[in-house]
Amino acid sequence: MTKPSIDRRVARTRATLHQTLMSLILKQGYEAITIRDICDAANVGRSTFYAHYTSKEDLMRSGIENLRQVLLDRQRDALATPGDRSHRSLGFSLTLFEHARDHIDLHRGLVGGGTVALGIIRQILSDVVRDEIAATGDKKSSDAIPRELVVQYVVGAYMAVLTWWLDRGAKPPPTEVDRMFRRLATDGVLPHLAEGGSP
Amino acid sequence: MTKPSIDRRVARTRATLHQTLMSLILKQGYEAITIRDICDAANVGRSTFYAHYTSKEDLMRSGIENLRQVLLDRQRDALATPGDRSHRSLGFSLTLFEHARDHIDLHRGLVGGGTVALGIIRQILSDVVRDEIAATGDKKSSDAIPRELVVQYVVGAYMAVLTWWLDRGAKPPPTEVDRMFRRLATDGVLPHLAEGGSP
Amino acid sequence: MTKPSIDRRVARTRATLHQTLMSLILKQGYEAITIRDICDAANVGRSTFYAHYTSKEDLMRSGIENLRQVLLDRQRDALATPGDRSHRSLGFSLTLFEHARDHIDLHRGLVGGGTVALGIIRQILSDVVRDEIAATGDKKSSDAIPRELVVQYVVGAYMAVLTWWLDRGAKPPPTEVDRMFRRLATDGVLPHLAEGGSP
Amino acid sequence: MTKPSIDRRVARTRATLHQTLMSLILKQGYEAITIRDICDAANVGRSTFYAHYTSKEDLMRSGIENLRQVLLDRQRDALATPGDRSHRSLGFSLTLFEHARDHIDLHRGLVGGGTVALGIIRQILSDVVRDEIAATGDKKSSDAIPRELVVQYVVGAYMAVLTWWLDRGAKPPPTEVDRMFRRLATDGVLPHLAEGGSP
DNA sequence: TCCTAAGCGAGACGGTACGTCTTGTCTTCCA
DNA sequence: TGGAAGACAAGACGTACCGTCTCGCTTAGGA
Repeated sequence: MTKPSIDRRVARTRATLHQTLMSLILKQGYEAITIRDICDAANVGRSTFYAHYTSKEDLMRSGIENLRQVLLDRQRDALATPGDRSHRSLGFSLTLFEHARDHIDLHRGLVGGGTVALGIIRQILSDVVRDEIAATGDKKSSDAIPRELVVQYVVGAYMAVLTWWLDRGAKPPPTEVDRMFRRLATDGVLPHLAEGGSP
Repeated sequence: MTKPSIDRRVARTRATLHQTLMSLILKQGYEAITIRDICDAANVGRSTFYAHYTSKEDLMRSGIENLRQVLLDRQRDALATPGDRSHRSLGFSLTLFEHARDHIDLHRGLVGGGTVALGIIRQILSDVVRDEIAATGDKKSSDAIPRELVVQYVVGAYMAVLTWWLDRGAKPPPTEVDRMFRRLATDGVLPHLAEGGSP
Repeated sequence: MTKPSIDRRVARTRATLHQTLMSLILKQGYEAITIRDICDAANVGRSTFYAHYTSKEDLMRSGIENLRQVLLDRQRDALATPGDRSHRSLGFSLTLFEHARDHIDLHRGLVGGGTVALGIIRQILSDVVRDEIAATGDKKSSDAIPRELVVQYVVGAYMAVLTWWLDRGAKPPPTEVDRMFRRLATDGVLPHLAEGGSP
Repeated sequence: MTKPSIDRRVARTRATLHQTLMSLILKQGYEAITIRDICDAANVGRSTFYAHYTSKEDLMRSGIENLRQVLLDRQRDALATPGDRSHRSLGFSLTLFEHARDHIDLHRGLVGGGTVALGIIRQILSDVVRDEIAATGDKKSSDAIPRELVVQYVVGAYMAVLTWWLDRGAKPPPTEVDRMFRRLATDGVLPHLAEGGSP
């Protein structure tokens, strides 16, 4: 068989494309990148690109899968650890805030102006949250709120906060913004809408 | 003065373009629409389009401003009516759910695949929520959660729920999905994440 | 009746357009001028332009008719003056060279890059030369060379020399270049092609 | 090397474009042709056109270069052949008249209405004549008539005669009109202006 | 060691949207 | 009522990017 070394070649090409995409995101932001840009920067023929991926989004998606792994790992750890459930909930929040701070330029390239890239992250996050609910809540979500609605609610709120935080320069530290997000998610937003919240 | 009748001509052209855009959204979805499509369908020269708008988004934005008016009116009414504050909160929710149901095809054309159109609605909604907070909360958002973060949280969550609801065919009636959204927003999501919620 | 004053208005508009055209030729050259340019510079509506002329060329042509008059006058004078015929021949040559030098910027604007404007002058010149031949030659051009061919030959040669002269900055004085042109026309070009001319 | 086959593809595309241009000239005349027309007729993408040529004129110019070769070849032959110099002069004349008659539709498409195409031929012809003068005349053009002026004179006269001849249907045979042109060029026009030619 | 199939670069190609430009017509107002 | 203003349809322009394709070169396994 001719596979092994060919696979190695293929893997190398793909890795190059991923790295190039990331570095271009830092420079121009995701939306502004052209497939030609990627190929030129990676010293790769255009036909080669299309031999591996069908589009820029395809490349992006496959490159960002490791983020999903980071989140799932963290979640598994949390579930395996005994302790208060409410402390374990929404576990992805701090993890992702910290990941974003650690790769701040990358994340800002993703949220800047664009929306396609956000969609990819959003989808990963949805999977994670869906898993969490499935793992913790064994009833059919109390009071007949469909589980998926809850998932969308949480992810939508989180993505919005994350985007806002990055756009503002990620000024409050991850732990701080994580605390705020969790507060809103657990206590509800009412106390923050009207000053005279419930006692 | 030469204005009035010219204004009338101009107004007619613009109205035609808006209507054409809307009908095309129903057919193809916002993202798939080309400026050429609009001009052809509206029997308008391409140069005429650019004489009035700088882009498809520009046309969209100017056409959707009346949605802002609907929301602001409803909000003003609510504030002027005496009653329990918590019932007045998040007043846009039901209004927009109903608007979406009434113009279901239009809204589905907007959320389908696309993100630009959503951005426009999101921005309008942000303004509305920001106003609501400014009107009701006179303290600097309790516990130092920046107001803008709350705005983004609420709007992000709402947009996600709205999108999900439309994608699913707007099955539960507006009042129902509105109730669910408000429940999550006011009570927090915790009870719906873990089964062991409040008694 | 309101005619006279209207006529005066019309004449004024036409004069304005002519002057504007000429001044634009100086600035940009004939070819580069747009009908919009003319209207803007003349403070005239586009529809007004089309009410008077059908095209830029139409305006040009009607404005340049006075050049024809200059040439015809000079020719009439020459024919009325007794003297050697060969001195009278090609009488337009010096006249036009001098006219070109006197309105050097205008003429350069006409020949620069373009060909349409040249066509107009060429046609006027053809008429003049045709008249000259008709006046002097009463036989059917000796040896059966069609008169019109001679006309085209002379005008073609002259226009080429004129253009070249203007492109080179009209350096030799009109009398000098006139002398050269007449020499070539009367003696033939052979002595200037091969050094060993006929004995 | 990867060149040969690519060159072959490129050459084929360019040849197609040239042929298409020529056939369109027959149908519509040069000026009326649009780049879109060419691409449509040639089954070629507009971008492909621009990958090879910058404009219609560019395509024309490169396609007409072979005409230059025809003329230069003929000239070289003439210079290499011993014989009377005056018979060799203006050698391009008959060659081009015959070429025009052989490709009558093409040439009429070129001179009809247009001027840009004529400019291209004019330039080629100028080069040829300039070469001829440089080859035969080794003195600084007798009597200080600048060589370039002679070139312009001859080419201008010739182009005018050629255009007139084609517009009239190329009725006299090439040899005949060639004879007339040479007569005017060598003997001068005077005998044909005044009826009583020199005794 | 050579052979053969693949991965690969290079880039030509058809297609299509873009935003700009100019033209000539048509409608409306004003003096 | 005729001239001025300018909105409009039409469509060419040159640019950009896309996704497909056809080439040969390179290269590394199996014969």
